[in-house]
Amino acid sequence: METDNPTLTEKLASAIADGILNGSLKPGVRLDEVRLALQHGVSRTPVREALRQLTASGLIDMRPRKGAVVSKATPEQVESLFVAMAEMEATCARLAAMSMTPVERRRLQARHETMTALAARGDPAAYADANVAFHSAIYAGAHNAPIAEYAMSLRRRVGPFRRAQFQVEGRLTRSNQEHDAVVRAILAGDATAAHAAMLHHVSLV
Amino acid sequence: METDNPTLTEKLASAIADGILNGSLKPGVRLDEVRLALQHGVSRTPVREALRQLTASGLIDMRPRKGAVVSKATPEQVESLFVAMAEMEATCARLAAMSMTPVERRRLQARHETMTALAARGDPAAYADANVAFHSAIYAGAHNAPIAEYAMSLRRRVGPFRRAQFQVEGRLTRSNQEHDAVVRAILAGDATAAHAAMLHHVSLV
DNA sequence: TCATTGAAAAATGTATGCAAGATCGGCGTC
DNA sequence: GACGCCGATCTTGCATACATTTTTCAATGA
Repeated sequence: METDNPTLTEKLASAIADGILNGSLKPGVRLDEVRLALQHGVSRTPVREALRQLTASGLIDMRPRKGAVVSKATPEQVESLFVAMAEMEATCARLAAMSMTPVERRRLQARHETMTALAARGDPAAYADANVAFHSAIYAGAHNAPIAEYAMSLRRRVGPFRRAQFQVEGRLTRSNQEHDAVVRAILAGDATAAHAAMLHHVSLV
Repeated sequence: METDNPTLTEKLASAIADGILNGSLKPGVRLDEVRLALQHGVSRTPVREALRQLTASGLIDMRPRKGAVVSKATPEQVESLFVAMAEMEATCARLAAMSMTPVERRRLQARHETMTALAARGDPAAYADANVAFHSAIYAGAHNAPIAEYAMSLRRRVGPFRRAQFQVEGRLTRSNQEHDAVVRAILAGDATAAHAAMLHHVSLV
């Protein structure tokens, strides 16, 4: 009857993850099981399972008998996260340069050209959206599920610690120039250059 | 009274993970909740939580209402795992070349020299143990917790699909030679060379 | 013989109850 | 006034019970 194929646990995991990512659940906030249960109108069981799942993904810290809190990182840990993301993005670019299909390469180039137009027009919102898609396309182009997934999960995890970045004047144009270097290296199949260009691009953030 | 600081759920997760890693639970095997519960003398609740946790770590696949199975990978997926591990190891080597402390570098060199002796003596068992420690030292030397943890988790995940590899005649010596290249690059602080050497070393497996 | 169907059996999903730690406030002591 | 001790309360960990779904399997009919 019901079309609730997704399990309660999974819906909860998504809901809580969304809350963390959109900032309504800030790092360090305590995640009380009964509160979450009442709030979502379910029992504690699916809440607990969702929390366990999120724990393994790094979004949440759970300590035995001490409850769960939204992962709160020291500045050093945040720095590590950003470094890790940069390395993963660079690795994806490296792999993409080696294994993207001709179709994927053409699409990447098209995407890039669209973004060049957006940058010229000065549309930060549209550029930000396109930017996510651009990087996702490179993850996919790596043709390696574990690495692509990990890169994506890192990107999500750094979200809460990220400030608005395309606001800075001139950032759009510079970002686009860096993309240009990445795209050229990937299209040329130059793995080393793609790695370096992406690392440079992402390390600035 | 009990000194069971580790929670039942955690002990179960460890036990099941061990079962998978040491081969007694083969890829594709179904993980029946009540069976596991009876087997360990607990109720289904902690079993379910342990399974969820393992799911997020990739060791297990759970599909809603269809139960959990030990992750079974197609040859392509196994290939992806090995590629991913190689890339992560190479990244760790790169970072290690840049950020290892002098003490860590000295220890790495000492470790390597010990292994050279083991290889010369032809002691595969001892070499294999030392090998794990060697790679772990490089993970740690990357000074980046997320990447080190992911590298380690990948190493564990490929375990079930790995054959005994130090049995092949001459593999010990060659492995040690490759290590030598890695160590030299790291000690010299040559990030690019360390990346390349490690990638070459791990890609052969 | 084989496909179909439908009820029984089994497995997963969710809720509730109970026990053991952890947290917090009050109290006494120094 | 500060510190430490002790019990009430709250929270988590686990078990059990119930609900819903999936699977099994045998009976039935073509």
